[in-house]
Amino acid sequence: MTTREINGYQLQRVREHVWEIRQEGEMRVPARLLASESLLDQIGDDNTLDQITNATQLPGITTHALCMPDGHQGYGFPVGGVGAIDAENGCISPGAVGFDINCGVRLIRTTLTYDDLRGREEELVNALFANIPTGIGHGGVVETDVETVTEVLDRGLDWAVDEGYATRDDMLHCEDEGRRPDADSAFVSEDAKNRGKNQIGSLGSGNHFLEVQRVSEIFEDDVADAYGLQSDQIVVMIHCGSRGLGHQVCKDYVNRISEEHAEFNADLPDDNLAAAPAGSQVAEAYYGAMGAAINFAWVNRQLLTYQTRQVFDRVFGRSWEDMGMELLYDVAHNIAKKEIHAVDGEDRELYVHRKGATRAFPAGREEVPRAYREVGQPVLLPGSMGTGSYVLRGGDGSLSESFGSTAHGAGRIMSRTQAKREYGASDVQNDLRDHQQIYIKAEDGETIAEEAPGVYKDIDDVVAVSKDLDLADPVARTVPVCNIKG
DNA sequence: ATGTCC
Repeated sequence: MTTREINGYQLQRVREHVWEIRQEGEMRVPARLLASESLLDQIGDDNTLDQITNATQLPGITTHALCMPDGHQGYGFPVGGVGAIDAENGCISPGAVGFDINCGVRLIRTTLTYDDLRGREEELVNALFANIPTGIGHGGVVETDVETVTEVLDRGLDWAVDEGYATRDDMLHCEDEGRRPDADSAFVSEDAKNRGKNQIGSLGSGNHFLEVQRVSEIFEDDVADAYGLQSDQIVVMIHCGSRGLGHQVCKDYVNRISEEHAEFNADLPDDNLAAAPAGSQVAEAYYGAMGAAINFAWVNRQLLTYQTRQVFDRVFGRSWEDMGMELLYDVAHNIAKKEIHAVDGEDRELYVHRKGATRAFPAGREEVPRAYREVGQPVLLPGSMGTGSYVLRGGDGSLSESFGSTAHGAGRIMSRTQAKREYGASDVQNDLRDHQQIYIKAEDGETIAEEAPGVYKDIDDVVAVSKDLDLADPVARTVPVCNIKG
């Protein structure tokens, strides 16, 4: 059996692309990394392996804690981490969901081709940037009050439909139809609601972006047909989350859980993993508050979609309906959700925590929207500004390997601080424009340096592992044309 | 990720 030692951990090769840290000491289950040898080489000396090993100590965790091929260190629980925890006798951990609750990605189709857009990139990127709030503290598409935020939290995309920002068809093409049934705004603090009231319809900062892309390659014709994708087509990808509201919800509950369940958490090696025992009041409260923040993020991405449609209307002088700007799909990659999975041949209800991991359900699962149930759910993997992104479809391997999950993107290989030492904003921006005809506009130049293509792993490597294990299989590849960010 | 520190 092949073994590799990384940062003092022995990784045993279970088979191609599956590595295991054996259960020992306080670990309740083994830890698994789904990665190629070259992706393992890129883990470096950060805390990823400590964190995925720590996660195996969460009470009620089943089978193994997992790290996806794009995984890297986070707060407490790694980004790219998946933890499936018994929903009756286990626990739920806000740190294993992440601060940016329902950070996620959506893709909007158009019937435009690259030729329709070429030569007008500058005009389009400027119009998008002028109409879509980016960065921190610049307001949102709508400025509202706490009462409206409360409605958004409880109703998700139902609110957006009633207000004219979404169509019923948008809802049908969103994970959970854009509305979590267990959401309850009563469990969201006034602080969190206040932070959210002027952020509905705002992109935020960091790795969040809105990108106009060109479909550069199709891998599976029949699935691409079902998804309405073809070569040279223009599509729009939006990557953002629940802004300050989700952040505040996470913080509120990490604090409350640490206080109310100090004994339950006493043996956990990291305060950021603090977990609420299943069935406790605070577990139910967090689940309701998290669902509400999830709804907020869906409305957030929907308002950016609304605004994008308006911008395309004006720039191209045609209605968005005429340009076929329909939602292909919207995936959440920072969530926990009650799902039924087979464990040792027995169906069990689990809190599946996905932090920087995407649900990748195959054909047949009832959670997959009707339009895609024959082929599997769309999985959206954003890459870097220079290398492009992937649309995949959920595969059967996700159910046997990773509780219906795959990666969420390329994954960082260096810190933001290191990125700013290595790259200059205007060099990155000019190089992309002059050599790849990619037009970037950002609120803050530092963000461009922090998000330079070189700070990310190769998305092709991540997708290759996902495909090999049949977690999710590539359907189409896209390359950036215009990108706006915080 | 984040009113980039309550």
